[in-house]
Amino acid sequence: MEKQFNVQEMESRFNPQEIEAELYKEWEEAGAFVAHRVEGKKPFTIVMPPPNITGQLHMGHAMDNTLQDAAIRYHRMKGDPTLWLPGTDHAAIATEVRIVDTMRKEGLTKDMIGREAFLERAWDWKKEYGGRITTQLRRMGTSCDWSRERFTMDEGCSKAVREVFCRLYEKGLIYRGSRLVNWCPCCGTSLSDAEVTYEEQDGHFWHLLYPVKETGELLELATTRPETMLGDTAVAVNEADERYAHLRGCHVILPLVDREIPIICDEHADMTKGTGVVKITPAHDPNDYEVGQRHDLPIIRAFTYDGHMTGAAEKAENDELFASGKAAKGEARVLDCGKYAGMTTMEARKAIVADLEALGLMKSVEPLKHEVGTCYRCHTTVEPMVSRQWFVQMAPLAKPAIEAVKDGRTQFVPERFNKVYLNWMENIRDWCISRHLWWGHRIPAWYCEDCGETVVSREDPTVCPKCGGKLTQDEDVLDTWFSSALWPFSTLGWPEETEDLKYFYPTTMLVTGYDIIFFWVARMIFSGLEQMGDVPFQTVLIHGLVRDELGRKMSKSLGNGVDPLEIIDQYGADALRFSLLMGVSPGNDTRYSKDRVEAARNFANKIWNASRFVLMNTDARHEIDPTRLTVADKWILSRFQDAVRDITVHNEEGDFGLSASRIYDFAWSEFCDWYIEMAKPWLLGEDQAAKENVQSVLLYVLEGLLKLLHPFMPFLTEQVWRYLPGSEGFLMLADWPQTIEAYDFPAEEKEMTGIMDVIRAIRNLRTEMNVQAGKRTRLMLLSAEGWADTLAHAAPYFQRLAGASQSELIVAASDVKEKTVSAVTGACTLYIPLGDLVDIDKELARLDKEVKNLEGEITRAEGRLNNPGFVGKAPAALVEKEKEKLQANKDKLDAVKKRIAELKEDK
RNA sequence: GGGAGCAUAGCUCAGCUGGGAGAGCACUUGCCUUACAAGCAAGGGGUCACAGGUUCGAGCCCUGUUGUUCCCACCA
Repeated sequence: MEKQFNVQEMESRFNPQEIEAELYKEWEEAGAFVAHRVEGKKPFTIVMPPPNITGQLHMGHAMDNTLQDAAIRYHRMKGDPTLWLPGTDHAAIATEVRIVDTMRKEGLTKDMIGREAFLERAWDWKKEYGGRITTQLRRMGTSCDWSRERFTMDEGCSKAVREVFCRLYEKGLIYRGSRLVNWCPCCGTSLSDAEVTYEEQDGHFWHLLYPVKETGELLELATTRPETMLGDTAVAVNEADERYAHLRGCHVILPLVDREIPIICDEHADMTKGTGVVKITPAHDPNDYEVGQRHDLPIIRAFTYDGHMTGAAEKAENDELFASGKAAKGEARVLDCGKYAGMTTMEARKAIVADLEALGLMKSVEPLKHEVGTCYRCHTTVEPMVSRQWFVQMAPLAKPAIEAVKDGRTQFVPERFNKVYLNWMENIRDWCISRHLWWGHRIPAWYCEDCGETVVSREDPTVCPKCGGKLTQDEDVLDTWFSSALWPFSTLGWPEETEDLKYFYPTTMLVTGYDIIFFWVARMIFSGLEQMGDVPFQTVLIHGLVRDELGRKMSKSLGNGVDPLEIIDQYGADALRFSLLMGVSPGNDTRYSKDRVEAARNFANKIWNASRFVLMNTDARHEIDPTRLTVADKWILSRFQDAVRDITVHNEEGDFGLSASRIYDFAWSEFCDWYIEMAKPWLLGEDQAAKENVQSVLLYVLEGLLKLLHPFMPFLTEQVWRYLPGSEGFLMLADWPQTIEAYDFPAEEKEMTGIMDVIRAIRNLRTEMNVQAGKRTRLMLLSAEGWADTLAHAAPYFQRLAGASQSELIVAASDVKEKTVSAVTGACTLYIPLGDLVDIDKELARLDKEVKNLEGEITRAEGRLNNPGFVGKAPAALVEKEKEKLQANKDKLDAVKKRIAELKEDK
């Protein structure tokens, strides 16, 4: 490839805005994201959690996709056949609500335009906005395979949905029945249990009095929802409750409606609570529904599905249903609420309370805080309603799904989420899957108008197979999560036996937030096991929520959301990505903070400039000549090895936060702060061969660094890659760095540590003595045993990094003829002649302090080593290390004491 | 009512299977040293919530306490 990128073009600041879009386009157009099946090689596969078509990219997406992209890019570089499959979700309720909203602004309702026209609008909406979120994902740098992009309502996914529905129905695992379900009066549909979220609300406890027919006494009971009383069909007491023993078999006259209802005994009535008497409203309360089932009580519905009190019209319709014999088993009877009919439930509550008060049947009211179920979409209080819906029978499906996690075929990371999952799965109840909406997968069930037969079919039937009568399709659609539950295999072509399906299923990893474990993860697991006979993924990497700077959940209502796109505009995608990884641990929430993004941006700039420096000093690529390596060269190569090992391990474990920190530290503290500085003397020197050697090491480490960093900062690293001499193709497709044993140099690492200590000691002295930064000072070194050679060769480092004008090794303290300041390190005692600046008393004070430090260390180490427990039980290597440290400190102490003696003598 | 997380520097948070406490930001001091002031160097700052326990050794393991956040649950 012709070199097109010249380092002279590199500006002193990294400008992500100029390159991101272009780079992304090049990657995509070159097909770099496209997955390829390689037989015999194990693929690494992730299916992307499909964002809603109504959605805008938010920080949660940003984090989720950054993690996935990091994993994908890492595995792609490692050489695994890698598939990251993207797509979007039709989001039945969310989308429908939005469309209805926009229609309302035009003065339209669903009923006015009809189903067909509505769906047309919905598809238009999808066309218009469905692509928005994928465009936004591209700006994050997500390297997913867009050629395989799917939509939960595309043809293939729809076919999968229908197939699964039919299979489950045929197995008897899907059924239709009248049950008590959660109903959102605002969205006008049933909800699954998972879609109800409980919120604490201020309410009241109303104590009502119901007259007993047989004895005339007033029975006191309490309720938080007096408006439900119209639907009461019994009053329950506990069988063991002596207080009410005399009332067994009696009845109460339900006030306001004068209906006679029985007093029953049921375990649900808790003697210890309130008066021990509880009213039973089977049609509008989950507990009461259960009681009603046990005692075969009538179910009387008093509310309409849009949150009003029922009246004569609803009753008439209901009566007709029953008269025709078409009423389902368990169907509720409807009450004409008379004067309350048509009121909202809240209005009815007030009216009923007032009326009861007037009758003297309201004993007392007390305030009460209680948990109220609300719709997870619109936060309207959900109304438990008896309604005819479709359900998935969960017990048989949950069993294998529990086993799969228990035996580790699917593992949550961090592990603690196993428990969350298992707890939910073990207590799961049947899943209400029908939604009273139009946007979604229409339930493939038809009902015969003549004989009432139900037909569930893969192909649309024309006439009733039983009687030839006319069929009408069920009006409702499926829960949006029904289709997303199939995502890991429907997107790979199921129910067809496609090559992709055979090769990529089960997928390797799922990355998602803990907030949708129930909605989605759990349902994918049992669906995968049921339809594919295998888990949908091996690992579920769970991350937390991105909160605002105050630790609050980002939400539309609070208006505290941070738009990732704005951050990208301002700081670049790499900075945003890095800030979402570094210092974040799996499963834990994190706070967005501008400081963090700026730190990440600064890091990007640091890498940019380090690269610029290396490239400005390197015109060509040279082979590393192992015979010419300096101690600093060996040190950085060895440190690089170490970084590669750590980062690789962390990446394998999905611990990208640790990877990011590790690379940050290596790049900044070791490569930039030390190695580049140490390379300068050679780069500026005359020795051409030595220069080329340093260039080769700089390039080698820089190139490796770019590779290690690429999964986290893809744009920056890819851009720099283009400037590297001899680089070919895309960095994103380059090989992950290998560790090379020949580049492990433990001895030189030790040497360098000694040299760095000396440099720090010199810098420290100079600062303390207020030596002007530019001023060069002589340096005399009295070597400790075994360090003379190292120190002699380190002269250029002392000059370059510690302001030494020259450094000389001396053989005895007596060689120092001037007034000096001094310090003792493991490698040497060092002297800096500073003439009149030197204050001997101050020197002595400082050295005294050092003596105390060392003596403390020595005491500690000796104490440890004299402890038979430690010597006997601690690992041998540790004991050895401790001994070495003790000896080193003793040597150092000797040197310090010697220096004190010298000073005192001079004085 | 059940379960889980968190409590570490002024702030936000890391800290892998137990082996002498870390980062970023903020702060102090000195530097435009020819890659980077979005930078460099030196520095201050922590009884790792509290109390017990296990261990030669505990930020890390166990028990309890306090504070805090969250999840689940039919408490009328």
